[in-house]
Amino acid sequence: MTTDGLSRIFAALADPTRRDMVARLSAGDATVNQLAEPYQMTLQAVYKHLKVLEDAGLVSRPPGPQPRSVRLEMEVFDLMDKWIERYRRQAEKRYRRLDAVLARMNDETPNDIEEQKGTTA
Amino acid sequence: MTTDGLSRIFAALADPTRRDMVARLSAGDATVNQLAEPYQMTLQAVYKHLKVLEDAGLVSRPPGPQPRSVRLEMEVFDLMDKWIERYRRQAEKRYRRLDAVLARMNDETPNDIEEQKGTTA
DNA sequence: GAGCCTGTCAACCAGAAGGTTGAAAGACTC
DNA sequence: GAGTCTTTCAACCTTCTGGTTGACAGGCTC
Repeated sequence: MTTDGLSRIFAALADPTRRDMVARLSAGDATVNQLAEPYQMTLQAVYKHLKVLEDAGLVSRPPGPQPRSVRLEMEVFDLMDKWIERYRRQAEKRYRRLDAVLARMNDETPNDIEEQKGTTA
Repeated sequence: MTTDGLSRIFAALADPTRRDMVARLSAGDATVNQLAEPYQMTLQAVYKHLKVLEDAGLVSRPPGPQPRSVRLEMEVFDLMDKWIERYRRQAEKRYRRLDAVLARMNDETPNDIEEQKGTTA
């Protein structure tokens, strides 16, 4: 089950059509018909994609007159960013530490290998 | 078809198990058995997940002695980051422009509204 | 109110995804 | 070289997904 937020977000963006919708919505709100226009698929299919994006929080549909608009929501990008940055930073830190260890190993005699104990999980 | 890179990446990260693997690998390389240990699933299933991550470029399996290690690859994070930032920035720019228009429209209000741009987290 | 466009819902279908079991090939240890 | 551990392949099952068609409700305009 893709019940948690990030799963829904990543799953929503895994589809090229939906990524394209996001890309186009970043340039401005659009009606469903405008959104659907470039794609070779039924309007119902577009609605389904829209629902996926909406459930993921990537898009909202503010109430209004009949040709309702679709709007990109940006908070979700922050969520993704936080997730990515967290692990990227952690991995980078780890690599820097490893580099330091390797540099020290090169400098000194090769039998200081026990220093690895801190870097290998 | 999830043939392009970003689709594969997002699809790979849409699964909580795989995100958890990425999270744990960011702390250090691991063998498949170590990776599999916390999960209630067969080793074959873990290999399948690993293959998805590998095909997405999120993970590599450098050659070596038999309990081969799994390593997190970070270039992919840059790709995602670029995608996210691109549309986020575009949408932000658009909102700022919209704010400016709105501010001009009700010209009664002074342009204190511009201060809002610093408060958007 | 009739008609038309917009927006939804439900049923269905084909294919992909996540998981299982079973078998088998490689690599390491003794 | 026998035995064990690691890795992979193939078949199968079930659920999810992306798409279709068809029907139908909500609003707008005449």
